Amino acid sequence: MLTKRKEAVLKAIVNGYIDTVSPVGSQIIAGNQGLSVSPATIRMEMASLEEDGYITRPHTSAGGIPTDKGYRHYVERLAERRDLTPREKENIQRQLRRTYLDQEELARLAATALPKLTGSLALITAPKATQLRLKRLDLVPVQELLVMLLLILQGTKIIRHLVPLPEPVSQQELIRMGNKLSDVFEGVTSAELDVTYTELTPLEEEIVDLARDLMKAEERLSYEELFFDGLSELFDQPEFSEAEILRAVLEILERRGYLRSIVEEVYTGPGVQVSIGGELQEASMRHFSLVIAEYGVAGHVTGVVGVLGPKRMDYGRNIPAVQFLSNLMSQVVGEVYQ
Amino acid sequence: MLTKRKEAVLKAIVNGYIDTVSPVGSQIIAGNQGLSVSPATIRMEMASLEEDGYITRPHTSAGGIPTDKGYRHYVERLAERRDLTPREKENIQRQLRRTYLDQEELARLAATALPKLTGSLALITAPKATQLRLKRLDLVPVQELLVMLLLILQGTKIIRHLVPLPEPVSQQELIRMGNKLSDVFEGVTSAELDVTYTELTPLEEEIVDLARDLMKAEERLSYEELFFDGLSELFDQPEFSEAEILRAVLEILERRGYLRSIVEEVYTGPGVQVSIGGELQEASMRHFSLVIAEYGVAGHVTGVVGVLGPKRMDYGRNIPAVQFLSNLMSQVVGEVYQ
DNA sequence: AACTAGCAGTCGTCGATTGCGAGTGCTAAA
DNA sequence: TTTAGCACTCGCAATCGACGACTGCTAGTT
Repeated sequence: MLTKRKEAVLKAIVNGYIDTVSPVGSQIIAGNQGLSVSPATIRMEMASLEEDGYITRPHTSAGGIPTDKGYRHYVERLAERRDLTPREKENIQRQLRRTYLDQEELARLAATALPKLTGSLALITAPKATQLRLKRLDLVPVQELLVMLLLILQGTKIIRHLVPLPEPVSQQELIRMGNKLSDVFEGVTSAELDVTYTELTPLEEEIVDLARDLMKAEERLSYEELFFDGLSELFDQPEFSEAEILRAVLEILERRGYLRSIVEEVYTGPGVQVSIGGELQEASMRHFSLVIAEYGVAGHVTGVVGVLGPKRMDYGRNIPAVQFLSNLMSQVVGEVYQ
Repeated sequence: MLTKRKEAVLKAIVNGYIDTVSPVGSQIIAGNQGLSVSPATIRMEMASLEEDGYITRPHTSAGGIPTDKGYRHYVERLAERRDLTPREKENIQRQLRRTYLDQEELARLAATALPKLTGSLALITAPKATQLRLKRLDLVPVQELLVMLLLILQGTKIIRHLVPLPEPVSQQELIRMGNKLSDVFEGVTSAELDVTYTELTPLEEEIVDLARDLMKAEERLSYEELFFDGLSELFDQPEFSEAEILRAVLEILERRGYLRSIVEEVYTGPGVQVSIGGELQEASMRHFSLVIAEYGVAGHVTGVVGVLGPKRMDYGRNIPAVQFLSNLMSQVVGEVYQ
C-alpha cells in the first residue's frame, strides 16, 4: 500500500506528465503547493515508487514517468473526476435528442461529438438488439426477376436483401405476399419465424426461410458496425508526431473486426472500463488507453461507447464524459425501444 | 513542343522519381537503356526542361524532380498505361458482381478493393439518382405516438424518418394508410407527389407532404455519401513520413463536405480525369493527385469513383484501374436500374 | 529516525564543425 | 553537337563539446 505522501508524489507525476508530456523531476513536484518538502525528499519517494513499479525513468538522470501500473493506480484512486460542464452536456443532449434520428445516426452523431470533448478518438457501436423482432416485411420489385426483400425490425432497424425470382411475379402479387407475411409474422422473433404455422406458397416459404436466415445472421454478429471519429484530434497529441505510432492507429482502425475484438476483450461488465496500454492484449496498443462503457437497455439492446487516446489522456475528464454519453444514449435508445 | 529526346529525359525523370522518391540525376538517366548519350548531354536537356518549367531541383547540385507541369505532360503523353491483369479484374468482378448487394454496399466494397490495387486512397460516392421515384411507402409503429416513415425508392434506395403523431393510430390503420399511399403514388417522382390528386385524410396529406419534402431534400444533395478506404496504403508512401502532410490528409477526410467539393471541382466531364497537385484549388492538396471518373447510367444515376494519392503515384496503372472500376460499376448499377 | 543541503556524476539535447559524396555547370576538346 | 574533365555547391550524417536538467549519495541538522 502506498503512503499518503507517495500517492501525492505519484499524482503530481501523472498530472505533470499529462500536462507536459515530458518526465517530471523532483523540483517541479516540490514546487507543487500542497507538498511542502524538499526535492531531496521527493527523490527518496520517487526511488521507492520506481522500485515498486509505479514509475520509470527514461534514463538515469531524468524525471519520472508513470508506468501502466502507475496510471492504473492514478485512475482508480487519485484522479479527480471533473464532470462535463452543464453547457457541454446540454449541447450534446440537444444534438442527440432529436427524435428523428435513426439509431445508426445516433451512434454516428455521438462519435462526432465525443472527440471534441475528450481530445481523443471516439469509438461507438450502433445499438444492437439481442433479440430481433420483425415488424414488417416488404417485397419491392427491382427488375423482372429480382425483388428486394425488406425486413423492418423493432427499433428502426432495417435489413435488405436482393432476391432473384425463378419466374416473373406481378407487383400486385408481391404486395399481397408482403402484406400477408407481415400480417402472419408481425412481432415475431427469428426463432418463431417458422413456415409450418400457416398455409404458404412455395415462394412464400422460400422468402420466410430467407428472412429467418437473415435475421439469425444478424443476431450472430456480436456487434453492429463500429463508428469512429476524431482522428485529427488524436493526431494533435504531441506523442503522435512520430509516423510509426500513427501507422499503428490506422491499421487498427482499418481492420474493423480487429478493433471490435479489442472492445470485446475490454468489455467485462457494466460501468466505465479503463484499459491502459499494455493491459490490452494487442502489442500495438501499448501507447494507448481505452475508456469504454456499455449503453442500451439491459437484456434488450446494447452498444458500446468509448474513447481511444494516448495513455496520458485526461482520465479525470474522459471517464465522466464517457459515462455521461453512455447514460444519455441509453435513454435515447430506450425511448425508441419502450 | 518538346523534342523526342527531351520527352525521353522527362519520362525517365518522372519514372525514376516515382520509383525512388528522390531527385534523379543525369547519370542515372544516362544509365537507362534506350537513351545512349552521356550524362553531360542529359544535363543540357535537363537545364532546358527546368527552364521550360517541367522539372525543378530541390537545390543547386541535385537531380531533377517533376513539377506539376511535368507530371501533366507525363500523364497525357508519356505514361504507358498498364491495364490490370485479367486475374485482378476477375477478382474485383467477382466481389462486385454478387447481385445481392445494395448500392451503398457496392460503393463500400469498391472502396475497399481499390486501395489494394493502386496503393492510394480510394474515394467513391454511392450512386445517386437524378430523379427519385417512389416504389413504396410504409408506416411502421415505433411507439404509441411515433411512427417510422419509410420511403422505398427505385434502385434499392431507402429513406427513413421518424414522425411524431398527434394522437394514437392503430397498427391496422397505419398499414392501411401505407398500402393506400403506396398504391396511389407508386412510381411517382417527387414533383408528382401532390396531395390534390386524391381524397386523403389530413394525416395522410401530412405524410405525403413530408415524403415529398424528404425526396426533394434528397435530390438537392449533389452527391450521396462519400466512402473512402485505404488510409494505411496512403501512409505507406514514403513522402508521408512527415506528420504535417499526414495531418493535411486527415483534415480533408474528416470534413467530408470538403472532399466532396473537391470532387465536384475536378469532375468536368466523362472519362477519367487527372488532377495534379496545385491544379486543385485547395492549397492543402498540393502534394496529392486525384484520378477520378464518373460511373452510372447517363441521365439516370451517377456516382464518382477515384483515387487520391501522392503526386508521384503510378499513373500508368491507376488510370486504367479507375477506368475499369468505373465501367464495372456502371454495369452493375445499370442492371438494377434496367 | 526523518529530513535536507550540497555536490559530484550521468545523460540527453542542441549547435557548430567537418568530411563525404552526389550531382551540377562550365570549359575546352573531339 | 556531343563529351570528358574538373572545380564547385550543397545536403547529410557523424562527431564533438558545452550546457543543463536531474539524480544519488553523503553528511550534517532537526
